[in-house]
Amino acid sequence: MAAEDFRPEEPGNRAERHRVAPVVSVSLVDQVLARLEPLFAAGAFRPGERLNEARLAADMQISRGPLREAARMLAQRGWLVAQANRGFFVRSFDLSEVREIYEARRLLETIALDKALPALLEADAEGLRSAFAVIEERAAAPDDPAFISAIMDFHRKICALGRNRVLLRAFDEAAHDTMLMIAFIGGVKANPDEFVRRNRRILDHLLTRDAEAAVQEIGGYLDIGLSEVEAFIAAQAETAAKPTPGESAPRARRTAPVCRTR
Amino acid sequence: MAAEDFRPEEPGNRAERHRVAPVVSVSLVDQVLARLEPLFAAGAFRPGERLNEARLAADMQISRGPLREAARMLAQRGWLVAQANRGFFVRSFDLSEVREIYEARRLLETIALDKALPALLEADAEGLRSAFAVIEERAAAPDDPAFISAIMDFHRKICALGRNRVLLRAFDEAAHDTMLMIAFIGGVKANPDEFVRRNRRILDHLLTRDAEAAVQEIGGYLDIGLSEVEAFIAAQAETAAKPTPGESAPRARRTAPVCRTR
DNA sequence: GGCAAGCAAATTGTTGACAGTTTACAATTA
DNA sequence: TAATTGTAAACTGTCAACAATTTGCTTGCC
Repeated sequence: MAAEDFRPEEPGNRAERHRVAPVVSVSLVDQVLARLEPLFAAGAFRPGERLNEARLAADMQISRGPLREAARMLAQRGWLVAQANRGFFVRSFDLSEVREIYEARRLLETIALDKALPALLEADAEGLRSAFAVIEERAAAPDDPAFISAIMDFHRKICALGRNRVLLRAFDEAAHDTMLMIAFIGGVKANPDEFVRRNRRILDHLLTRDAEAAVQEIGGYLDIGLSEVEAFIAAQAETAAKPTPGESAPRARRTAPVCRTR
Repeated sequence: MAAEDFRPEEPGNRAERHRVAPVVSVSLVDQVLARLEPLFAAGAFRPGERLNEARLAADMQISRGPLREAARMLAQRGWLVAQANRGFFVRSFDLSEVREIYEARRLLETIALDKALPALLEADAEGLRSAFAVIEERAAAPDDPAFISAIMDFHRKICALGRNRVLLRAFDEAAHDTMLMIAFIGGVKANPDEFVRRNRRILDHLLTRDAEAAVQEIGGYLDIGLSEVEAFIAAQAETAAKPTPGESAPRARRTAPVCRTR
């Protein structure tokens, strides 16, 4: 091997060809959020439940400071409700809120469609196709929250067509609220294939630039979820008078410790 | 005075006639938020500015814990941006974001109008009238942030007609963003009477249930603000190459201490 | 038995201190 | 002079302890 092979390179060259990925240090707050979100999606928290700072922090093996900061963020996001001197409680939904959430999702997607569909770019169309493909994949395990999550991602892409971050953010909130509601009611009971079929029809209408048909189909898709949640809440309101025995029994839920970065 | 006057009253009676307002203990986090918001509205923070936790906490005479929790909430709200190991920075707006915010405001108000105006209740009409009256009052001091705030409240009432909390929340975010932008550019330069006139026309159209005209007028009103912000950002981008001398000089801003409740 | 007062335990609110990282600047080298 | 390295100050991230409040239970009273 010739000695020249090891001569120093000209400055600035290596940095461009072999750029090293930055070392990231994730704060405990971010780690707590990243752990809490799947817990919410999996239904680990019941609506109205108070979350015990000391116990959660002990389970995650961190102090209460970062946990409280994360809780404040979730409160601002609407998942938790803060009560003075009583801590954070998991939010709950009444019938009117549920309807408003679904109405908002419908309107936000409609706005985005009306604005963007006439001039849909091929890149966007491809994004929609691949997002729908993920739905089809995950339909194999429809009870996994990842299935609902894939559907939400597909509709998020629809809303993102409108290229308006304020409205997309509103959609995100409504979508997260929806996932929380679904977690509360213990998952969607409807036939998963029905969801896949309807969303395929939505995709088809989008690809043929038929905004009106797409909006119609989106409304139909949303009505399935809405009526299911409505039915659950109505049934719950009925049995509210005669509470199920054992309901108040404290569940022994444990949270795995947060993995420290240092 | 007859002795009977001092006989114990039947229970529940006094409570109804002389109900004493509850003693509330406001957490430091809430107090910090209540203090920071007007500071933002008054332009005390510049876009991109880092907020110094230790100094802010010392000024308010509290520890950094509650301050950080409040900062997390403002970050979730979008006013601050958190950077790992570097703290919280005041958000800034680029041209595309400004346009999206104004577009969102227009669309959200339009949606609410289309839904609610055909069956506008008299109570709602009265609320709109009184909200507009506040605008007229505050027009006497158009440089006070309270003037802009009154206009925002009027438009918030319009959006609230839609009776959809998800969309109203999105409006609130957009409105707060707008106030932040206006604070950044140092207040609105346009003729305040123009704002009053245009909003009076909006009110008139609402009261006559003319949704189309109201939407048209709202668009016109928003365009005034938008073009002003656009012009400012464009001008700023031009002078970005030759930064104003003294721009980086640290300003000695002080924050009055938070009033403790105990 | 019902009810209020009074405690003790549990829980949240707040703080000050320390550890780790970033930033600014001086010293050094090519 | 310009780039790089070393170093100290400033600042953020996290923690553990303390203060204040709430909650649950027990006691005593009518």
